[in-house]
Amino acid sequence: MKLGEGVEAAIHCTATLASVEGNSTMPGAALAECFGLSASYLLKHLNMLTAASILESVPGPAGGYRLARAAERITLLDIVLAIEGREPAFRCGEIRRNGPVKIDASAYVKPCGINAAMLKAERAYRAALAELKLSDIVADYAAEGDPRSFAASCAFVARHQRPQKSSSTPQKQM
Amino acid sequence: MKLGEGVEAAIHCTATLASVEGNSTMPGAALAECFGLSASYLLKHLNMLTAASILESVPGPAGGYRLARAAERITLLDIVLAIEGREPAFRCGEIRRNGPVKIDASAYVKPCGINAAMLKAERAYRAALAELKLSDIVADYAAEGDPRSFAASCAFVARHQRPQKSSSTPQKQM
DNA sequence: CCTATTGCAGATAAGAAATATCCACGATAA
DNA sequence: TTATCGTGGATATTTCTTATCTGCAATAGG
Repeated sequence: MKLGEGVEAAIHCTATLASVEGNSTMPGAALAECFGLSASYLLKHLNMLTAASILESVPGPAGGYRLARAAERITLLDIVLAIEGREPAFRCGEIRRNGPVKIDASAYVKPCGINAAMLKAERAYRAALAELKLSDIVADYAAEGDPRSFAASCAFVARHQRPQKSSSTPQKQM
Repeated sequence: MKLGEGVEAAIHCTATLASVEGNSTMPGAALAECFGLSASYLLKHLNMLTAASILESVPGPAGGYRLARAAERITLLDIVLAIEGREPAFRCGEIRRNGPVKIDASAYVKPCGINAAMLKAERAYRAALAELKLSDIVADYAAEGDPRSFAASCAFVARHQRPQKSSSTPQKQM
């Protein structure tokens, strides 16, 4: 079982975007530079976050990305599902049917007990992820992270965020 | 996030081995046939289960595999870790350090908060898997599964299990 | 002994998926 | 008009999983 590296990038980027002010945006290239990532590849992940309505994108110069809603209403589960897809990690191949003795399909109407058990555990995983809000991640970083790296992050955001002229969406609450 | 197909095979095989009697064994080829799997590949997974002390193997003719301990003391977590490895699904690449501004390494002695959060969720997943005992899987199958497929499984096991002459290990309790 | 069956380890290759790069396009602020 | 930025598609490159094959050690049965 492995989570793609894109998940780590996505969480760090959304956490960074959580500290841009108002409806300002931050270009994808700046986010890539912030974490030493490949810009062209990171855009793919940012795109998935946009498609999942976690981020909003603004085209054109002075464009970029911003959170689509308050960090309090974004969970790590939202991000993981946006990047890794909504399918469960355990996919039942119904191999119980592939034995040498062929049995009528009506014997397999009940779902496989092994599948049910694995999905039950996965629900616990997702429930735990859903408890973790992006705002808590950011708050912990501000409170318990090293002051030097925190200051550097704030400076980086301040340097790259770009205010927007006007917005139909109301100001996001910090 | 995806679990390899080997996990499904491993759980089905251990569940099947849970119903062999006494210290009898069942050959890997029979298990492969039971689920229509590639025998040469399944052996790899059975091997991992043996290395993890979930199964015991007996070489030679009349040899095969059996559970290394009672099904009550085997959890789905044991099996998943044996097949997928013990590393967490989320691997922190410490990309927070890769920014343009280089900061002293002493700023990163505290573990990454994102990593900590993801690992916390994963602990919940593993805890849930650890609650699921192989004996419960088998009991559910016997109680709620379709009688036809259950009978077919029992017949298959009875046909392929092979009693052992003598064993230094005491009889496993059913 | 001898043979047949079985598990084990290693090499290897085919296939799928994640990772990474590039380019043409539409939108837009200056 | 121009330069900047996000979007989407095409395409490598790498990595991991899946799968197969071979030779070897162990051992039950004749």
